[in-house]
Amino acid sequence: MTTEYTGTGDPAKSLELLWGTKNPPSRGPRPALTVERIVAAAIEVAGAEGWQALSMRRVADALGVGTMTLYRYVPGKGELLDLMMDAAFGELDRRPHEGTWRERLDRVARANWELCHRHPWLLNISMSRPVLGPNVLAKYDHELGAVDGLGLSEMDMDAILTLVLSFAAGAARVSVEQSQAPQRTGMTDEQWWNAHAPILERLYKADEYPLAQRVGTVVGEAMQAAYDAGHAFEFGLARVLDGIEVYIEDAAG
Amino acid sequence: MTTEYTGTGDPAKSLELLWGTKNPPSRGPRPALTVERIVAAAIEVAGAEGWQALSMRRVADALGVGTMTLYRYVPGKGELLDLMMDAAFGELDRRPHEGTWRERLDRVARANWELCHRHPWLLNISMSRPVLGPNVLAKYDHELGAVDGLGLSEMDMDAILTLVLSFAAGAARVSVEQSQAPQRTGMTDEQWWNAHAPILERLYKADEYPLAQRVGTVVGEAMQAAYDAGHAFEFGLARVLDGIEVYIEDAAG
DNA sequence: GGCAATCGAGTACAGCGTACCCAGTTAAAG
DNA sequence: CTTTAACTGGGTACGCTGTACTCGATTGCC
Repeated sequence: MTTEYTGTGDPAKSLELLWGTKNPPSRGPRPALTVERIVAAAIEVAGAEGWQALSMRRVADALGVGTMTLYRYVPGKGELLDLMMDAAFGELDRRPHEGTWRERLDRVARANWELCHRHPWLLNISMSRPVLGPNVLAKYDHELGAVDGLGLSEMDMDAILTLVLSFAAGAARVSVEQSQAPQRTGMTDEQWWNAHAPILERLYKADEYPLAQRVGTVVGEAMQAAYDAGHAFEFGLARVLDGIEVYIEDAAG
Repeated sequence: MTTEYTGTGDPAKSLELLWGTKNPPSRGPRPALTVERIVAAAIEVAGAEGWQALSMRRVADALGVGTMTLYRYVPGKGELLDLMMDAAFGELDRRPHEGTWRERLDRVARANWELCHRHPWLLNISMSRPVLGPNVLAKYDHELGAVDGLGLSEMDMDAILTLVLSFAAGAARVSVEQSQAPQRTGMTDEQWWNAHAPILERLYKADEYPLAQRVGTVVGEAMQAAYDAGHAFEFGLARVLDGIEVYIEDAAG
């Protein structure tokens, strides 16, 4: 269950904040806060208490200031989320690429997968169009380097990168939700299966969903063995890279 | 920007609702509503007025009943969302598969892509573990049929299907967000580019992000030509299926 | 010293999901 | 037929959200 953006914020203001295009005030009192501190506090709250606890009041409390004080620095919550995303992207390794394109893309995928696990709230944000902050741009630039020099068109480079990133995010989403499910629903995996057992049994006896039964049983057991999400990522990544390989070799040949 | 679910609902109750395991009351007045009508109204509201307008009060208004009346039929909003998802999945074509596995998976991907466009709110829901409703189960069963009979293990079948579905959802997410961006941000594409132009120009002159500039320019122009999202889906789907093909042929050979 | 700008923050409002309560309705039990 | 238990409809209220508005306090420039 999700809500959308307020949309109140002027993108020009977000950009000003992201790029620090704002000369310090000459008159009034010295600002006691900085945008950076607010963003850091917000990330802290989101990490420690979860996405649903991330409210303007909670961030203000964490900083020991009044709620409305935040609005002196940030136009609104939507913009704060944009800034958080840009800050998180700054954590990514941006050293020059090494190895083959496949090794590069593999590392890009794993880096994003890992980042989504470190900051699960990213998965709730990046659904919106990213505001072009410095780290967003640098990330894009760096990751494009993984598929540069292969003779691909710009469109192809972007499409391939988009595919890999979208896959990594999708797989991470599944993984994160799965690991959060127990505390979100307040029931363990076992309780969950017990809750579903009576109905599943009835249906399986009726043999209405034979394939789902066969596969679901095996997968269900594997899920309980904590096998699942990482496996899905590894498997999918290999397939995606294979598919890209076919394309690149065809284009070269 | 998103919020999470309340988690108040007992999954056992959701299942009762989904499978109609509830004998009609013997005493009291006849219920004026049905769960189906509530779900239909909720889908209607979500489709007509958007995800952010989907509130319990709004759904109740649409049905001409008091807000709290809904809670006689549905434990909470989270469960209502589960029911909506199951209902939407019921719209999918479930006729027997035809053609090669590749044609089948292609159709599965397109069907999901299309469904996500018809009911964009699905992308905001399915993040949570799906409650196993009849249509959820039937969808799983049917889609597994696309990769049945190829000698794949159950784990592989599930992994391949998961990959295709996760890709389709990811691509649809991008596409939907892009088409919704103008009304969400209240600015046209042109306004958006104009807002970003000064900063982008400054950065590009500094040549700090050479690749991003080169690729971004081309992609940006293509985006304005409304080329983009559908293209990314077609491109990615072909690559994903190619990758799966490599795997299937290796497994067979 | 006066003015203009800026900061911090309390108050208030509209909206949300929903717990709680009570009046009205119906069928079963006596 | 009366009583009773079960059930429905829904109003009120609580705690939460983001944030518009407004105020006094503070600071630097003229």
